[in-house]
Amino acid sequence: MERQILHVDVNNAFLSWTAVEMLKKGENIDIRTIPSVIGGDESRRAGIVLAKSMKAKECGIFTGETLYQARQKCPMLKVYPSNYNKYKEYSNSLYKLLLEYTDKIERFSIDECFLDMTEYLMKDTLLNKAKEISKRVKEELGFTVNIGVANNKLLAKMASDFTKPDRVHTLFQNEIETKMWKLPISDLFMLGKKSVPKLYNMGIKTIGDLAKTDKNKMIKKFGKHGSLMWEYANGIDKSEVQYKKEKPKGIGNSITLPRDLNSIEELEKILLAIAEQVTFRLRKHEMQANVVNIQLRTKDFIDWSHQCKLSHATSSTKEIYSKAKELLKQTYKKGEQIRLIGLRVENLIDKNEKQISLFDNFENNKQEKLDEIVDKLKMKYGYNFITRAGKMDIKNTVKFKDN
DNA sequence: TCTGGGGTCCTAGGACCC
DNA sequence: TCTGGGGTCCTAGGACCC
Repeated sequence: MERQILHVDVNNAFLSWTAVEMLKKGENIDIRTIPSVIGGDESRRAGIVLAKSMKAKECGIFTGETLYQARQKCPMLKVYPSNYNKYKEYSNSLYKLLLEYTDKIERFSIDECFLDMTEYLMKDTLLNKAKEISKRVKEELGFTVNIGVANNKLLAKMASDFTKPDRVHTLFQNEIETKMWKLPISDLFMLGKKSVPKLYNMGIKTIGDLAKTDKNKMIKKFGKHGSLMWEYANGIDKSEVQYKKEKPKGIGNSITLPRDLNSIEELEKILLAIAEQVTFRLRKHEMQANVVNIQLRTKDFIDWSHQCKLSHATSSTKEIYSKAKELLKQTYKKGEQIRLIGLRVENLIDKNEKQISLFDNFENNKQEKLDEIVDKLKMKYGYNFITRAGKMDIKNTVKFKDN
């Protein structure tokens, strides 16, 4: 049976949501109508464009570029800070509305959802539902979405990316050639800035060119990714809408430091703060980690990562921090200027899947209890309510958002 | 005051085993 | 000894997404 898939994509999500919030608070100007962006915090060296208005886009501003560059392109540009917790609320309000149509919803990111609408078999019914959703979101929630209508996720996603904003587009099998093949290959999902030049060198410039290339040639040159690219160009995608909540495969936090650090003692303090955050999230998922991974970025933007397997799965702040500290000690070269430091845990298992081992001793149980008490206080009084002594003196350096 | 932060998946190479 | 080769685990790093 043919599947009926919608892809719902919020137009300029962070900027639209900020605009709606500002209007709600009595602001007269709708920042969606002027050259404006949502930007990271420049004082903390995170000054990049996170979202842009249509007017800002017309100036040539793109997501990810520095605010400095953006201002060069448009001197009258307005920059607003982001508020991730607010965005989560707006994302949830959208999700709630979509649930009225189907519970087979995959939240692909904070501002994108796939809906499996196979129960609406008639093409006309499906299209009407998409239009209805679009209208309701606009009227009831105050922001606009693009909706892609197709028979698989890839085509629905490609369709929602056609002309914006506030549009519903279809991309059915018989429309692939006319609507998708003329597009440049850079528009194809999963084709990033490394692959595009390589394809150009092969004389492949449009999605149609790619679709008509010999599949085996693509596999020979790009391996698995080559096969995927070729299938996507031909509109082939068998993946299902993942509406059941999936457990995370890894959990990590990283931070660009307010200034480059070159002392291992200072880095360790930051690492402890991050370890607390990461393990707190890990325990909230009721999971434990088997692998600890640290990331470093030097002032010259050279990235390093080092990981190691633990002797047993754990969610203990103390154990994970201690392993992370070891990794840092092993890999940090004295005097090196560090711009970013991060910690990830991977190879996660459910807490109750854990095998009882020799390491499950008294000391670990004590740590578990301590973590549990700290978590409860954090959940009750806010994440920053309780901190470890070692973190105190960096509290003003590293500020974490509530989690 | 130039370059975020959170993810997933894949690959390549070394170690080790049979 | 004329040093093959498959399988698995582990780590580092890269590509891509939003």
